[in-house]
Amino acid sequence: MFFQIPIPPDFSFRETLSAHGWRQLLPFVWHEDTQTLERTEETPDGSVVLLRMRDADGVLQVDIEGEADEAEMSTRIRRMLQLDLPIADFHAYCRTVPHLASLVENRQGRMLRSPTLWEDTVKVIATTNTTWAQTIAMSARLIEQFGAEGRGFPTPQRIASVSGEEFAAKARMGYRAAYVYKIAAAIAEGSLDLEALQEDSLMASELRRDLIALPGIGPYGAASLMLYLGRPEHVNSDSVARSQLSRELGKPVTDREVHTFFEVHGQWCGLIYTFYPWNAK
DNA sequence: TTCCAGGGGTAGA
DNA sequence: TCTACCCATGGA
Repeated sequence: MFFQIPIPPDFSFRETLSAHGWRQLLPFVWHEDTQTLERTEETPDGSVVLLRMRDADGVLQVDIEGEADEAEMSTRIRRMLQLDLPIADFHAYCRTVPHLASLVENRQGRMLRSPTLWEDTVKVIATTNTTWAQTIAMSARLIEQFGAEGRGFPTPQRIASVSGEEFAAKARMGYRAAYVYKIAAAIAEGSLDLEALQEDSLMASELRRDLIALPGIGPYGAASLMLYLGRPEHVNSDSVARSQLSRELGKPVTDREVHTFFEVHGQWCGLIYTFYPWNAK
């Protein structure tokens, strides 16, 4: 099946995918040679389809291998690429700051996401206190061991259907396995509606509170997830942020100093950090 | 062996 | 609010 999705003029496919490492995590596969993003998706009936997306002169060309509902897949793709994110205000702000004009020119401000907050949450947990290589490996194992046909990202229900011990042994996520399992079990039993946290009616402070309440999600994780949810008011300060700012200032910096450096950008802190033009001044 | 990586939970001050 | 300590895993 082929179809096209119109893209906003302030959207850049390449910049959205380059914003962070998500495209390197299965079930995403990025093909540099053809500039195509692949993604395996589980359909409501439990089968899997392969999505291929590329920017074809201002429209998103989508190719789906397998039987799928176009409207459903289109909705998932819009979430993945943040096509509905209103970033005009962000760009307007960047225009007022001389060294941030390049963000507007480059059409930066969107970040690749998963189709569900659940998947983004698991992957954020998989980035904490570990190497990026291990994050890649953890994502791959989750899919191989618990995904639909070993190719889709596992549903919380699938993870909750095995024991915590079995999940930990197969996922090999270290102590993070218990966090992921707890979240999966809570969703599966209905005591946690994670996807509901995406609703715009939720105050940012409430969202942050609810995210930090999740096991395995602390200040860094909550800031990261809020960034993906279009609430970029916190810097997802991690070792990468600290080392970059450390180079900038020529001295070691604390978490607090990273926040202080970016807090002048107010509600846009997280995005400014993500796309900060370190080498262009 | 020891250290530690895109932090978080907990206890104690 | 801040610090110290521990945490499974696997590569260096």
